[in-house]
Amino acid sequence: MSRISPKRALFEQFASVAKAVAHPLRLEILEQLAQGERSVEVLADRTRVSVANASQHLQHMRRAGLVTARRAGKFVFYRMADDGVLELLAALRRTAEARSAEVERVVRNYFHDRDALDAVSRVELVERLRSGTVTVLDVRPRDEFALGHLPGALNIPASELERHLAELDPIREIVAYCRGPYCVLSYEAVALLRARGFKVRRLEDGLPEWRGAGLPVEASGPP
Amino acid sequence: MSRISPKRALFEQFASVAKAVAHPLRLEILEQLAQGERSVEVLADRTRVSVANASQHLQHMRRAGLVTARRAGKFVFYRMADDGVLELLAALRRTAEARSAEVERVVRNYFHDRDALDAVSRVELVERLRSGTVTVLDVRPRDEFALGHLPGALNIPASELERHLAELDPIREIVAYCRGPYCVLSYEAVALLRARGFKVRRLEDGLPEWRGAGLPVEASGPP
DNA sequence: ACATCATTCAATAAATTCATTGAATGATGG
DNA sequence: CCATCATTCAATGAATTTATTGAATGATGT
Repeated sequence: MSRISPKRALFEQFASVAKAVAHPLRLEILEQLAQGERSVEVLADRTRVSVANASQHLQHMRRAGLVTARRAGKFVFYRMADDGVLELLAALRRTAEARSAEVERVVRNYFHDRDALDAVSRVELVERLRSGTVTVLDVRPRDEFALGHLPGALNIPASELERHLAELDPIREIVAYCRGPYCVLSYEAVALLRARGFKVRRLEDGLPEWRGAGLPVEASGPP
Repeated sequence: MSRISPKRALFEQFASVAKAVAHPLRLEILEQLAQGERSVEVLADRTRVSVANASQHLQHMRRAGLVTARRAGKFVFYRMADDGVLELLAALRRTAEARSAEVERVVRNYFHDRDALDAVSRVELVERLRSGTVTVLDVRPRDEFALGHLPGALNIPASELERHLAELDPIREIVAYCRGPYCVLSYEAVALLRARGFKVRRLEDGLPEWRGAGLPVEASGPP
């Protein structure tokens, strides 16, 4: 009898996109995909869930159009559909940040207190890069670095940082970055390096935002 | 034993915000609230659901911090927490629009075909208002108009438009607007008025976006 | 105090989402 | 063609979400 109203049909579509990002694991997977494409196994590994489970979540997001899949031999590589998804995630973060005291509490306890929270903005870093007065330090794992990184960045994964301090010039100021605004790696790196007397600050967000802003990215290509 | 990781805790917060917008009815309620504050009964009425049901959805969104409630006598008025929520909704729309063929189909069938889709942008309308060469027509219900509308706008609800054509100057160009980019009212109004020989176009989106852009809004106050 | 009205709460049943398990598919390399 | 490996599928049960119903709460006006 009564057909569904066009307005309701639209809202249903919008809701299904929202549902696709309404699960903590899917958000974590998306943070990974924001760095570059990834196979199902790698994603399952990084997020510490079973392969079957990761696969299901990935398909959920594929149905919603948030990610796309590409088959290469035995592997299926997923990637973020486009930068619009990054914007949606950023809007989600901002809303959560502004509205939930819980988010602030977590952020304060685990992130900001480790740091003087004087992060470097993208535009400031662009300036400093032009004048060549900073070392840019990428503290993500090597494979993520290989898929794309800030121009001229040095890659020392956070887990190996302590053993590779010799590679850093103790005079030049360092700017560290990682996956995004809520990635712990760069916070940890800053804390460690400051304790060793280095002059170091964090980039306010990570590689995906840098790329999303249309700034240049270097890639080493797959090894 | 193992505490929840801070990263997971954050993603859980983000996901709960996403969940709060992941239901078609809640999105419809939010579209209403974008116009201004509303009592539970009015919202239930507009969205054609039971009062208890509307109340539950409202509380869900209140817990997520998307809306706030204010008691006035017997009534409880809900309102959107702030403009950040509008941004989240806009990002959701854009993502859905870009990624789902279904959205495009619905939009094309029910909206664009009725219209030459040459909508007027906000900046263009600001220009035209300055030079005083257009009549701005608000086709939303009277109560929504009373809560806030574009400066100098004329209010003729879409349902009464046919009976009030005499109030419109047949010479001047008309720009019609309503609740937002997916509100049918202005599409219907444009179709009706064009059929009657008026020169009329739609504003690309509605009052909430106008207000969100920091442009001036007139209010009649409650009657 | 009492009746009324808007809203919320509590309980229930139906529907949906989720993680897990083990089997099926599809490509690769001997 | 067979064995292997990455991924997907299908089936299950547990957990969560949702709409409905009727009762409880809280404010108002008589």
